[in-house]
Amino acid sequence: MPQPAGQHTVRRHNCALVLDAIADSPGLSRAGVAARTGLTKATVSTLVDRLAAASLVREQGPQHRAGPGRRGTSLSLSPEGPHGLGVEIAVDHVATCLVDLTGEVRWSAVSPSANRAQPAGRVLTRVAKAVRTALGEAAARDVTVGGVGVAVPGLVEASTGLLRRAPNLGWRDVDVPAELRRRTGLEAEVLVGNEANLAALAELRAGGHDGLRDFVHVSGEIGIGAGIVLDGELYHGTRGFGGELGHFPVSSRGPLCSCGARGCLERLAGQDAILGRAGAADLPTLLDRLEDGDRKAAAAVRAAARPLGTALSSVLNLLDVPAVVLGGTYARLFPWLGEPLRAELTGRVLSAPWQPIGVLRSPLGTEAAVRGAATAAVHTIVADPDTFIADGVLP
Amino acid sequence: MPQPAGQHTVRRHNCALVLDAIADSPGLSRAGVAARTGLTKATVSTLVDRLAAASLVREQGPQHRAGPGRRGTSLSLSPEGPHGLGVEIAVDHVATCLVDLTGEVRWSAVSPSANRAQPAGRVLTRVAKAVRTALGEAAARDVTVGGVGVAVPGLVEASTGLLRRAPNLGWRDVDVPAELRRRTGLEAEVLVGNEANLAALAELRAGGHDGLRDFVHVSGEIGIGAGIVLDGELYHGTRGFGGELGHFPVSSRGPLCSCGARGCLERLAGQDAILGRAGAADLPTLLDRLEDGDRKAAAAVRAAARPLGTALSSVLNLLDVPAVVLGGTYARLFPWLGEPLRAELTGRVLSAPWQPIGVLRSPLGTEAAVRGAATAAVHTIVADPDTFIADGVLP
DNA sequence: GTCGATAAGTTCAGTCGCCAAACTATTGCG
DNA sequence: CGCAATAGTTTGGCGACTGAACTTATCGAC
Repeated sequence: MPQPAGQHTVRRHNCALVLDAIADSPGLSRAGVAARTGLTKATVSTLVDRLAAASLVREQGPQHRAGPGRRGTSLSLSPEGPHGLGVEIAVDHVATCLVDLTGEVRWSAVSPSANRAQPAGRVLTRVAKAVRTALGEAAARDVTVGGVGVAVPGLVEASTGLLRRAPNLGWRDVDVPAELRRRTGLEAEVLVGNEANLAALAELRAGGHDGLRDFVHVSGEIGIGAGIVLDGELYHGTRGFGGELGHFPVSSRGPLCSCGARGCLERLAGQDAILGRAGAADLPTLLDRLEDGDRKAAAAVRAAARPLGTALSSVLNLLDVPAVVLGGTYARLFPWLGEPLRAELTGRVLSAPWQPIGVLRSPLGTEAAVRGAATAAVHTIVADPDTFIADGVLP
Repeated sequence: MPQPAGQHTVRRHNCALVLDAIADSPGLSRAGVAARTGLTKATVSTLVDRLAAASLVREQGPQHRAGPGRRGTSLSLSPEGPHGLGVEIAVDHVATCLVDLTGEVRWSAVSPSANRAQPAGRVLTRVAKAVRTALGEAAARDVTVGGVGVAVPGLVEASTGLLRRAPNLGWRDVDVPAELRRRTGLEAEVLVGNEANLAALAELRAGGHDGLRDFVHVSGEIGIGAGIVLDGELYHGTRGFGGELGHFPVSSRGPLCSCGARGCLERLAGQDAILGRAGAADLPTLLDRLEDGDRKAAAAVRAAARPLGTALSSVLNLLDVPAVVLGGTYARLFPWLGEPLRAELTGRVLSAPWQPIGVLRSPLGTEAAVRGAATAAVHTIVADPDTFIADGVLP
């Protein structure tokens, strides 16, 4: 239901506006923020003081600039501010990390853990231990943890936070936040998200694709996961199940898939399909051969570009998104996959003739999902600092 | 760029909130609006007075209710308020209509016009004439025209309002609003949109699908157009080209399409494909045969459900949207198409097992697009009445 | 019929956040 | 040293919402 607005709403909005400006160009002065946001210097001063009191913003020495006039004090997101704690529950490991407000990773850890087909309770106990370690690390650095994000390989229902299905883990209807809170005594917010979606979020905030606010992130791993970013926000659909791309039907008579259909993208352009066609045992082998100029290997990668391009062109036509970011395995295959894919897309996307399509490589490695989870946690603070301050300081 | 907020922002927000509450349940009293929105009675009174002064809201006699206490005055959207003027430029006709704030059609007209492959200028002169007629009609009814919406069969660039491509008209890069304003001396806002997208918008606001805020609207006509509604808003993509579904690749070896690819949805599930497979010359013939229980005709419709289901399941998996609304030709074929399509979708959408998918029939006829255009025009007023009042009354 | 209970709507002082403008502080340059 | 330019603070005022008291209207019971 829509909420009524009052003066507090105004302050909330402007507080976020100011913090966003500072996050966007660190080193800005109060006057600079005022010029950029359209607020007056007086208002900016008040709001910056508030943000600094909550240690979200840090004042640094005076700016360096030529010409006359007093120097402004540089403002930037405080590295001592609240941190985000990211957790990834994967099939074969549990990863954790701490990021500061700027999105910088300040600490991270990975512990191997055979989670496939384990009871959820046992795995979550292990996860809780990893979380406690991370919390200890945060305490040692004397920073508070402002929020926790958990990336899981499955369908997460947005309204409840329930993990509805996780085929690779064999889980159903697990309330990850509640379980985790119960096992750790955690007080901060815990949010859960699909691993591929959170990886896309990491790409948005830390991928370095300057100004790119709309794209589809595709990460080829065992399956094919996708995350859709629209207008600088992760799109996750009515219930949170958005972005499923792996079972896109690209061929009416392809191999049978575990989902029951034929010709799913996953079966035709997934890692296993490429390895199989190239006759390589694993990814390192394939990469070695590609580096050596092996024709068969290159052909196998090019062959994957076709179904991938077919599926992605549909997505691009549907959503009118101007770019695709390739992550996971695809990022490593980028030198061989990028061009064929671009060609495929250019031929199929209706707006391509006058609006070229970006095919970009993800600079983030396999840690994209954890990072996305942690970033999502801090982002709730950065996106609405005033609420965070009001909730965290007064009561 | 994000805008700073001030008191005026608060009023704008709350003004819209109040009007929305009234639009949502006509007959509400000031006290009722207060209870519903969370604002105080005092605030609601002030805002309602403002809205009534601009004749957006009308006071009607006292409410009827049992029990003691003073009766409230019923409030509803004023039918004498500003109207929206909708225009549809189709291949073989130009349609216009006037709708009031409630979305009710108050007047409409269609004039046949062979627009295919005509120079844009000549067609627009004809369109301008139709618009002037509509403006005259509005003047005769003593209502102002608050905005004009134009539906066109092509790709419209959102940032500029330019019609980039209209294959069926043979147009390229036409500035419809400017041309129309020049030919009519119109002062109101003119917005342009893709015909399928606007039809989806009409479905949202006037389709009577109570509370449905997320769906994909598919209208089978000569081509196949789609409109995506997310969270009660039309989604049109980064540049406005979103919702293209006609060239979804559903078969690797289907018939060649004009777009250069093979197996496009349009070729496999479009009206012509169905008619061809049924051996019917036109739609009325097909419908007659279906009514008579003709097996071949029914089989032809069922055959179209497969590719349509394949494409739509991809869309539903990608966007996590819970419902599909069938319009245009598909609405008329609904009794024969609905069930097979539902079955197809239920089998392919990942969340279907625990979240049933709605397959709904559009109650709007071929006039959905004009209506959507007109509705879009009034909606800019209803969505932000305060700005409309400030812009329209003071200067 | 009158009175009390109940609900709708209005009035008014109070609060809060933003704004404009004046003011102080700092720096380079002639 | 004084002036111009820029950063940041102080202050009075304004607009929009709130809460509470007040007025208006209606029913039902005695």
